[in-house]
Amino acid sequence: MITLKQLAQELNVSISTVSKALNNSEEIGEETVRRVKELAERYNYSPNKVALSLKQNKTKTIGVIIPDILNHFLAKVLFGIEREATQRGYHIMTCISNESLEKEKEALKLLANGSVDGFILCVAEETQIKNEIEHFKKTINQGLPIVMFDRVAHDVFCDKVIVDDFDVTYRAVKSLLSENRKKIAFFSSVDDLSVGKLRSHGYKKAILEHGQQDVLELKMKKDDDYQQKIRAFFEEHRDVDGILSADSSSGVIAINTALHLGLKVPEDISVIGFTSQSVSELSIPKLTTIRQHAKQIGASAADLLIKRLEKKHDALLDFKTTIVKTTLVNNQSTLKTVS
Amino acid sequence: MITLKQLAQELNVSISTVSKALNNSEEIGEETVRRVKELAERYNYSPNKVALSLKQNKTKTIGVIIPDILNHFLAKVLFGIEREATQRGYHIMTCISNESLEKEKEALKLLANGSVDGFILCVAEETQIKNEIEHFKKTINQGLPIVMFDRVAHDVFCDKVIVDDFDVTYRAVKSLLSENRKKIAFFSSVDDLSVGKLRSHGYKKAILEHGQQDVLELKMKKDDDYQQKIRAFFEEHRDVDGILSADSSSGVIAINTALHLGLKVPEDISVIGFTSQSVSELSIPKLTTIRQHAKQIGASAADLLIKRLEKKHDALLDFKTTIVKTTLVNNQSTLKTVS
DNA sequence: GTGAAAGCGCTAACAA
DNA sequence: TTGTTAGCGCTTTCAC
Repeated sequence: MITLKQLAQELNVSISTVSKALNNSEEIGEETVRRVKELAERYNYSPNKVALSLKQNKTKTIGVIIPDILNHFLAKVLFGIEREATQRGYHIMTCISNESLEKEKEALKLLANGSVDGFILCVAEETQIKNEIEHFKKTINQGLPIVMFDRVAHDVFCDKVIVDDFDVTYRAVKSLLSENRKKIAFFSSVDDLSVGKLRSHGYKKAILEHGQQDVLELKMKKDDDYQQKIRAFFEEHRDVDGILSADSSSGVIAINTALHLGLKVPEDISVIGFTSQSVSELSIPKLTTIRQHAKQIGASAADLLIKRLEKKHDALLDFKTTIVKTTLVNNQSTLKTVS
Repeated sequence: MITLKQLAQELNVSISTVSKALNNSEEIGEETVRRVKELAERYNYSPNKVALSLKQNKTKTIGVIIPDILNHFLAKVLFGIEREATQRGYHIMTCISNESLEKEKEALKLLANGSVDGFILCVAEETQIKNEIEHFKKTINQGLPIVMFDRVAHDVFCDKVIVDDFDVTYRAVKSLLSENRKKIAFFSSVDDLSVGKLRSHGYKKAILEHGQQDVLELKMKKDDDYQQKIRAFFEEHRDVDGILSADSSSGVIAINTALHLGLKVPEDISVIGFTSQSVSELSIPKLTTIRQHAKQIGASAADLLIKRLEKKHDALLDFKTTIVKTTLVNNQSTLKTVS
């Protein structure tokens, strides 16, 4: 890497002259500016980012901590964060917590030493189960703002971007009820997460309000064989005619299993799931889905963080919670257009 | 963030004394070391990463440029990179090229200014089509090593990590032939990529060697409606009894479509695909798959890069190409155990 | 219009 | 054993 010093030497001027010339300072003579710029161009000079960071005490880098990058929803959020950040001149440093509290703490500590200006994160499963929040508070106290998305810690004061999980699940189940479904089950492998709980509550509320059936939940663990669990469930509950799947894959598996058992979808049974377009197209009929607009969640989170980072020092912004509205996409695994 | 200077002031010693004490230098008195460490502990001191980077002229950060983070394979490689890097004390800065040459160039330039010590990347689709390599060479000439994985530019001298795409496809098709399949088709939506071409060649070689049928390829574009294309294909070629799917989703869709059309899988038709476990479980029967060990690809790439970054200055390492062996996983969409 | 010098936080060679 | 100093690459204030 070429430095200002080298350019200065070669041009027989001082370092500060070169610096000013490159930064279009008024002070420097036209001719000098021309010479400097020409040489800089030739050597492909670009100011050393690390030196700039040290000098200006900010890195223009955002630390992103996500629990699981193989989760399509989280990957999509990351995509949204990256795009927004890049557009606004920021880089992202990504750490994966693997749903572990320990790794989450470590990532926070490892990056909170000048490497990044702030964090965007989705709380790890273990952290939510143990309800730990000290590490977040400590980081914020160090002067590093945090934006949480999707799974958030309510007792931490920071910006948040969430989805209307409770509400949309409630509406989706209502929609199934209005198809005259009599026995609607709830499938979930995310019951330990804040969002999983919200979805479960939304389901229960709709069912209980309606008052014609009991709640019927199939809860699975990450390592379970979903096909087998779902099949067993269907065999035990032969009269189920509606499914609300709270995770990203059990909806598609539910359709395939139902078909396999000789049911017609959606004539005999309706299925709605939380998933992405690509996965929703892996069954025939395609899964009717609740779209979470993951990219937009990422973009909003990045926007909130960058706004806070670039705020004028006097104006302390209030913490904001942005709710990104979901959309019900009507594919073919339900009878009527949900909305 | 607390600095050495502040600690020094509070302890009434010099900055270098504090520095040395914290770095366990022999020079400093026991008592002083104790006092320094205690205060550092209390203030939660951690050396400023940016200052260290500037001083030591290395950032312990790896730039990762991937074409598409929503591609499950690539996400998994990224996961492998992140894990290996973290374990060895490196951070990763992730940029997404979106399959665009322009964005790839920009990412390279944006990070090659001291932000990272080297790159791990998967060549963008557009770059492969246009066969551009100057930006890679330039980066390497600037002293920043590159490791390429999966899709590589052959004419760039650097470390590479690839999969035996040609070979494994050849063997997979052979395996279908040994099931006595008479008309085996090749489905691909990755035909513009180097890996897609290798897979296609592997298929063709096996078919042509066998000599009993013509090659039969269904090529799709990213934005196509795969279900529709595949269904049309089946309707046109009613006698197809084997499918080799070269991308991550058409295999599952092929199974579902075949079932939908009344075929039995695998009795009437066998299907093998390149995909991940989670996707392979989205059909009944589950898709027989070629596992690419994406995590290991990522780990190998990180290992190669870090080795190069940390090599002693005298020993210039030769460029290595690591081939990560695929595995054929026998699920239920083929008749016999493939191997 | 140009240059010298300080300083961001740190390490390390050298001095005391 | 401890402190002084220089220097990593840059910007910026202040002198000339």
